[in-house]
Amino acid sequence: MLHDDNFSPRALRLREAGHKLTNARLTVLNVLETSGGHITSAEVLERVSEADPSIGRASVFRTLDLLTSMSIIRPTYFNSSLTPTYVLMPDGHHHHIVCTNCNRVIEFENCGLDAIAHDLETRLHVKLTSHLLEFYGLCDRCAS
Amino acid sequence: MLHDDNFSPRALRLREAGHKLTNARLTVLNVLETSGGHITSAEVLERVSEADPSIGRASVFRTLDLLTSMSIIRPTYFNSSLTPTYVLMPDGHHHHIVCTNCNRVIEFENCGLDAIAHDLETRLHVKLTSHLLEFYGLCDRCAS
DNA sequence: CTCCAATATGATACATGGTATCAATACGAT
DNA sequence: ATCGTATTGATACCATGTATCATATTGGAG
Repeated sequence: MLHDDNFSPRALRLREAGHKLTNARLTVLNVLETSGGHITSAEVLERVSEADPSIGRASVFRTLDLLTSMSIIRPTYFNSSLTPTYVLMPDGHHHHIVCTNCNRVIEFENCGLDAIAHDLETRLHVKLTSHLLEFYGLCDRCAS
Repeated sequence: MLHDDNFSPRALRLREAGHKLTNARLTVLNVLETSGGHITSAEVLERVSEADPSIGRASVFRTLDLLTSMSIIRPTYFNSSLTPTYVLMPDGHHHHIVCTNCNRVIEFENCGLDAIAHDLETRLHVKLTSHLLEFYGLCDRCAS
């Protein structure tokens, strides 16, 4: 079934970690990678189903869990506490500001956390691979 | 019913924002404040029910939503993506390391993000009130 | 202090999200 | 090409969170 060896770097990370590159996993990963960064599980389900209706609900959730455990994505809450929004961590990190008034999400780069991460690693003897930084407050429009 | 005017600072924040200080809200807040930082909705429900069985499910969830919208707490995912864990943001921020192997959570202070927050405020014209910083990786035990 | 309007509540029934189970299938190492 | 093992998809299930609405509580005005 899978004759295409042009796997994305993230797919290869899965294989390196000993996981099989199945159709379900590659499809979910592709949906996430083409989604633009923020996507709910309901949207993932829908888009996976469009791409390949034979893929089951369970596999989608299983893949989301797997990707989360590998820090490739990260579930986060925006409005409701009912459904998480999954955030891609392209280079092992993600940062955004959530407006507590209009719920707009503003992404930004350049978090400057490398120094902090390094300090924690030496101080606490941990090995950090990724991070998520969320600020909450008012966006430029709502701050006026 | 509420003859005790010794409200916690967070309760007063609710009143200042125009919300009524009801028994349900004060009970939920008290459970959170005495929980030690990380608590799931199921645990909140249970402990609220112990404290006052007359308080209904719905009010507990409504209060959790309200507190979240005010950045007094913040829902976060640890193991499962089924139930969030609520994290208190005592001084408007919270930081921890989640071990991706054993799921242990290590909290730390001194995030050094004030400078970054200030920079973002001037650069993006936003008004930030709080933040959550999560690192993922291996804890000291699992890193060996 | 009393009264009142507006806000919040609790009960119930409901919707939705996520999961356990398990026989059938596909991956990928050899 | 073969085979063991990881993974799948279907289903039925459970838990979490929510809409609804009649009732009750809050807190401020008078």
